[in-house]
Amino acid sequence: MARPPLSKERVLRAAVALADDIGIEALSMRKLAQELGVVPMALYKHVTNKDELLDGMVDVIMAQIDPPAVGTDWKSAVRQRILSARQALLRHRWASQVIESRAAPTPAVMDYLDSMIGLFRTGGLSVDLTHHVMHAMGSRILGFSQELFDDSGPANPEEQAAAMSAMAQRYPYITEMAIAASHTDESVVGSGCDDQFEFEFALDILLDGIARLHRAAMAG
Amino acid sequence: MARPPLSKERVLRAAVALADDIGIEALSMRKLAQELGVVPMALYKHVTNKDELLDGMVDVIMAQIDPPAVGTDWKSAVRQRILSARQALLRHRWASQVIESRAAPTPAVMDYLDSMIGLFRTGGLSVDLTHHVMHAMGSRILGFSQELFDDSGPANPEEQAAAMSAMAQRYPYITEMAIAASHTDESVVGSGCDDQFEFEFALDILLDGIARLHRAAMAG
DNA sequence: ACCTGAACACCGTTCAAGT
DNA sequence: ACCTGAACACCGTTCAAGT
Repeated sequence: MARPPLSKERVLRAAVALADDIGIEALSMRKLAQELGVVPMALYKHVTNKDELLDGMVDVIMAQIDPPAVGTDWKSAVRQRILSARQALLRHRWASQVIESRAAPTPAVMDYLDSMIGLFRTGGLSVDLTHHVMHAMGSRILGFSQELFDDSGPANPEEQAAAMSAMAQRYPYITEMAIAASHTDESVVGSGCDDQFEFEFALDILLDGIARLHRAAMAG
Repeated sequence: MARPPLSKERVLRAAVALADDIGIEALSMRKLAQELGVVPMALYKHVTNKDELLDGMVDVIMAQIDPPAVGTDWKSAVRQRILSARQALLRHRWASQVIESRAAPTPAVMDYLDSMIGLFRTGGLSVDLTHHVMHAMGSRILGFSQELFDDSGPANPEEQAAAMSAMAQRYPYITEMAIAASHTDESVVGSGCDDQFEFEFALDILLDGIARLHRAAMAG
């Protein structure tokens, strides 16, 4: 019966499996501990609290998404990657909900968004168009809503500058887009994007596409 | 200090206000009771449990959506209605999450979907195209995911027939679409729609729209 | 130093005792 | 018949007592 020693990885894998089994709303620290044959407090050696557990579970799921294809046009690369993400999220139906419920996006989610933006940018799309497109993707296409950024924290300027350059290192495309958006926008405060505009942009792509298909159906 | 007597409506309005204030995850029956100056068990006279409270809160929000415009083309009518729904959901940021978390869509949500489908159908779009379009709307555009139907319950045939005709009375457009989808589909079981197809349909409208805008930007 | 049982401050909801 | 306090079966997490 001697179980392998507890590790963060084993805790996270068990949590993912348990959430698949009993649903995310029924997942509790106590039940997870029981599943691992361990006293509840033992979990706190590997995750500082339940929020960190949920973050870790998200990262397990994100790791299942295939890396972007190389040597294809942007459209197929984006298409493949999104369909791969979809498979990962379908395997764990609670995943989208948990991703959206996190206070801040996890690094793995940031990586996914950054590399997705990178596919459009290296494909030649402008920063602005890419920005709109990322919004337009919406939660159904991207697998989760991209309204993940808090942009509320008014930390001191030094901290902010340090955070920004760390950010630029790690997530170059997200940073590029954030800078472009904040320059474009009149208001200096806030996330620097006009969400109403973004919403209507997505809506109109869809409505125009639908109208086009409708006309084609009438003509055919 | 004499508060007006408790009623379902007053309970629901207080719950909506409290959720706006403290967030949906912090909303509890006990806190809601305290807010209303009432013992926790008093709430159970007006809602049978917390799930029914959440359903009721959803209906309060749905009631804030403007009815469809009359005498305009389908495209503007759809556009206006969606933007109105967006305003209602933005006023209560927890609303989308709660709508998606419900086991079954509430009648008010069904009404919204049915009248949205009605706008496309009376605008002349085919049942099939309308079906794809509703899927394509995605949660960002529609305000919440439309994957709301359980389609698991294999009730007895009589019950099912009775449920179907009640459904057709109340939600004519939803019913029409459901019937068309189940005829089109090879597999008789299940919801009768190929979700992978629907996902790719939405994805391709978006990608084609993006490619078109990109070409226009290059040419201009 | 590490581990863990008991305890604390919460939940939603049942149930029996009070009016 | 109605109302409600206490109780039950849960939570996540703190903390002090045990090794």
